[in-house]
Amino acid sequence: VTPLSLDKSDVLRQSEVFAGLPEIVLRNIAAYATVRRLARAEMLYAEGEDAWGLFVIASGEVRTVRQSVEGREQVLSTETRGAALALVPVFGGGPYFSSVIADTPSVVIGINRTDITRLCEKHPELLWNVSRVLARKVRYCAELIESLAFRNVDQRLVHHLLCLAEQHGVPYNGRGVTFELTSTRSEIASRLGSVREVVSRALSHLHEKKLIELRGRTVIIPDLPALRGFSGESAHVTRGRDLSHGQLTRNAAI
Amino acid sequence: VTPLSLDKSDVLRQSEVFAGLPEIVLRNIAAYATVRRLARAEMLYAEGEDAWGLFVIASGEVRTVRQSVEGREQVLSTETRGAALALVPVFGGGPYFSSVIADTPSVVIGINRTDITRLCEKHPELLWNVSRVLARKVRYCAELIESLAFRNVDQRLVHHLLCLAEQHGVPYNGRGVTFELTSTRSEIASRLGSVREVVSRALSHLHEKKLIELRGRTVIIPDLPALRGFSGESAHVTRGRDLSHGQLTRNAAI
DNA sequence: CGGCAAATTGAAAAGACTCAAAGTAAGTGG
DNA sequence: CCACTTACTTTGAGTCTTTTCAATTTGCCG
Repeated sequence: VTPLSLDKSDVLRQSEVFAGLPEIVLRNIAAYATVRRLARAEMLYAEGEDAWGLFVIASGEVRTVRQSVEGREQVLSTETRGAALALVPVFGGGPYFSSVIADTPSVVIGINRTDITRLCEKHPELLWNVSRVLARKVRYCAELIESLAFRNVDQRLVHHLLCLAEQHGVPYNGRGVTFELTSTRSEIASRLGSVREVVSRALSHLHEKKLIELRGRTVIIPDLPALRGFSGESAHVTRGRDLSHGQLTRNAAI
Repeated sequence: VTPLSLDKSDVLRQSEVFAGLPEIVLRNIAAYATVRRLARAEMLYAEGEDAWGLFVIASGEVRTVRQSVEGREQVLSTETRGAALALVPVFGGGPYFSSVIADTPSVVIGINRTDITRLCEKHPELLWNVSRVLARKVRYCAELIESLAFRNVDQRLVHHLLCLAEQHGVPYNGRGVTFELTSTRSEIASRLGSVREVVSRALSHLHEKKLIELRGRTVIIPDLPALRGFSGESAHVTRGRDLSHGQLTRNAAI
């Protein structure tokens, strides 16, 4: 899976932040970029450490997480080939704001903080990419916040299953989908902001309601639209409805 | 409160994204920037609408929110003079990702999407600011996520009170602080991802535990360190501790 | 087969949400 | 100045969700 030889400039060319830079520049960056190989469950960096620079994933899959004092873990995102890590401390200042742990054996290439700064000064198109990527991260975070604030675990689980179906699913019987569930209940739980037992029960609920079928590691969603209906997804709220604190804004929204 | 005359370039000069641009450029932007006055509870834009451009707050206070289908509201942030709104859709694409509602009568100045693009091309230092601001938003969001995932309402309330104390508090009896609570229970609740009754009870709990004192709208925190102790704040977790799903990463973290 | 991590299930308790009722506070108009 | 309205707050009771702990059970791998 992990290639032994690695074309660094190739990785950069296909990455979300370095895409679009001239070939010579890519090669140049590649020349002083460092390579780090991570075993499964190895940590690239930890929340609170001083930020050395940023990383681009060459291969594998990593998760960015925050952990509570009691030892619970909340997954913020899962990143794969081409993704950039640690943009936040590099461009916003401060230490790393999350920890990064490899979900599979992974290879990342690292670029020093000062090198990045120099590069951006020389190539403003890089900053466009950075802004775009950061903006999307904000949007993604906002969705996670909404999810945690408004939806119960069952609904969050459905949302997660639907995401997996979209990424790895293959059609099944017309309106259905099927895919492999590679993660454990605990791993799912930390994505949903819950604990393994609750996820286990939630899967049972969905099974009882005939919304999913479980055969070992494979999940079958017999009726995709039906499952979507259950997730409580925000079909966009129309403007002007009174949705605020008590009577406060009655008649006041445009 | 809201000045009738408004020096737009003055606002821009002191804003988080336009700060540092040459005076002539600021004046130039100001020339084609539009002005919009908002009454309390008026909406600047709604989640899901097409993004027209970005806004800079000249005066007043607004909140950015997401709302659920059932009508609950989750506040993502509160922004004041100098803050930029709608960076996410402008730089990341897509529609507005949150709604913006005025908490007090406010004035915002708006800059068209295409104008922004042109400006950034001409003045890359603008993109540095944008990246910095977006990066900080991500960090802030991550903190909110952690809060929602790990802490109960009482702890989130304490966190919020501590933030208010930091912003508006005046010293009280040595280790204490006092400040005015301007928002209603409902407003606080939507910041915490809860409902008014629960906030009301949470305040009572804190009062019973002698951690706070309420006199009308003024809050007294007699012992700041004691309250801090209650909030379950993440004193940074040290690297290498086993905090993950069951036994999965035992011995594997660096 | 044994050993072990993962998953399930039950039962109890804590936390959060909802609804309903009653209390408080500030502002308005007589 | 008082009664009245209106918005906001508090409190109680019932219910649902989520967490926690403990006890099994499942499934995998050597």
